[in-house]
Amino acid sequence: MSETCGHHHADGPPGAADVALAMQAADLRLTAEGERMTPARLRVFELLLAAGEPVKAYDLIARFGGDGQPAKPPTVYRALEFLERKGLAHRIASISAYVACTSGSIDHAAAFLICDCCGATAEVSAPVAGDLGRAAEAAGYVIARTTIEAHGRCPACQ
Amino acid sequence: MSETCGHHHADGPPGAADVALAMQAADLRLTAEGERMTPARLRVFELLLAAGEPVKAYDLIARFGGDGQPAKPPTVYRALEFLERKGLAHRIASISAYVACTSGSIDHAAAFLICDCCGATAEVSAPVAGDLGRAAEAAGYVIARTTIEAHGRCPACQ
DNA sequence: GCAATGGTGTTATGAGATAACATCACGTCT
DNA sequence: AGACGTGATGTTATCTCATAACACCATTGC
Ligand SMILES: [Zn+2]
Ligand SMILES: [Zn+2]
Ligand SMILES: [Zn+2]
Ligand SMILES: [Zn+2]
Repeated sequence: MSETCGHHHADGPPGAADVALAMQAADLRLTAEGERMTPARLRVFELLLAAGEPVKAYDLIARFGGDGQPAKPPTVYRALEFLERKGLAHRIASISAYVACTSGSIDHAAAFLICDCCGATAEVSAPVAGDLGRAAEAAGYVIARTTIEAHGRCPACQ
Repeated sequence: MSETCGHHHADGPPGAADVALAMQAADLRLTAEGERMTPARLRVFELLLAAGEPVKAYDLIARFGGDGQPAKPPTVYRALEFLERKGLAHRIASISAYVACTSGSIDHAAAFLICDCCGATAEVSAPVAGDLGRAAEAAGYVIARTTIEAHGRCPACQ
């Protein structure tokens, strides 16, 4: 953990060691699956991990080159698409932002609690078979993916 | 109802009579509340009702002037904001589109079932106190509004 | 080698949304 | 009526978000 003081920071940005560890783990896993964890993809994943909260695509574009050189939009959007496809990141549609996945399980449906005050988010496991699933079944829909995002105030901002 | 043939059309576009009725009802209700249901707002609401499915903002802009004269973007976006604030329409974030509310109750949280094949949507009442509510409570979040959108195939497209 | 596949670099453009400011319509107070 | 405050509109310009299209490069399998 990267705590440097006593009180609790909910989902604050992880330290460099945590980021490196997560990057390495993702690299190993995807390589084992025959996927190519290229520098651009790894870099975007690193930026998402380091942020520890949702990041706008154009912020990633701006930060991509550490020395201030921005990336071209397709570079980052392609990496984001890959990361999302592989379950390493999620797009949060209601704020048009992207966040690194904090769930251990791969290939999962995610739901988010988003603080409108400070921007903190918490990823929770999506209730695939919950109320929404029952409503879908009743309407005859077959669900492939869900976008579940709850906005409000985090514990620290109430 | 506006059925003209025997078999079922799920949530198809309503007839002119239905649209006029919904417009009048909304006008009466909002006027009684002291709100101003202006021509621009009524026109955007009419377009949403007539479509019977999610519509992109720029499609509304294009259709706004019946004779082919488009509206200026702020005209439509302002109307959409008003309609959403008053519970007459919803934004569907995952597809950046807007849809007329089909729920009778005002001031409600909505969830949507969206067919990725034909674009049909079904509005269902959002399970505010369901799994998501429990997850939020456990994480200490206080929820103000939710974005719940399930994508898949409607009964007709399976 | 050579083709097939998938990733990258680059340019340009499309699609979605809002800022800013002037003007107008309406209710209210005097 | 006249003055004022408030909220809605018109208009211009701009900003943010995302992708199309095409050339080039790397890796793999034949
Ligand atoms: Zn996740
Ligand atoms: Zn907060
Ligand atoms: Zn509704
Ligand atoms: Zn369908």
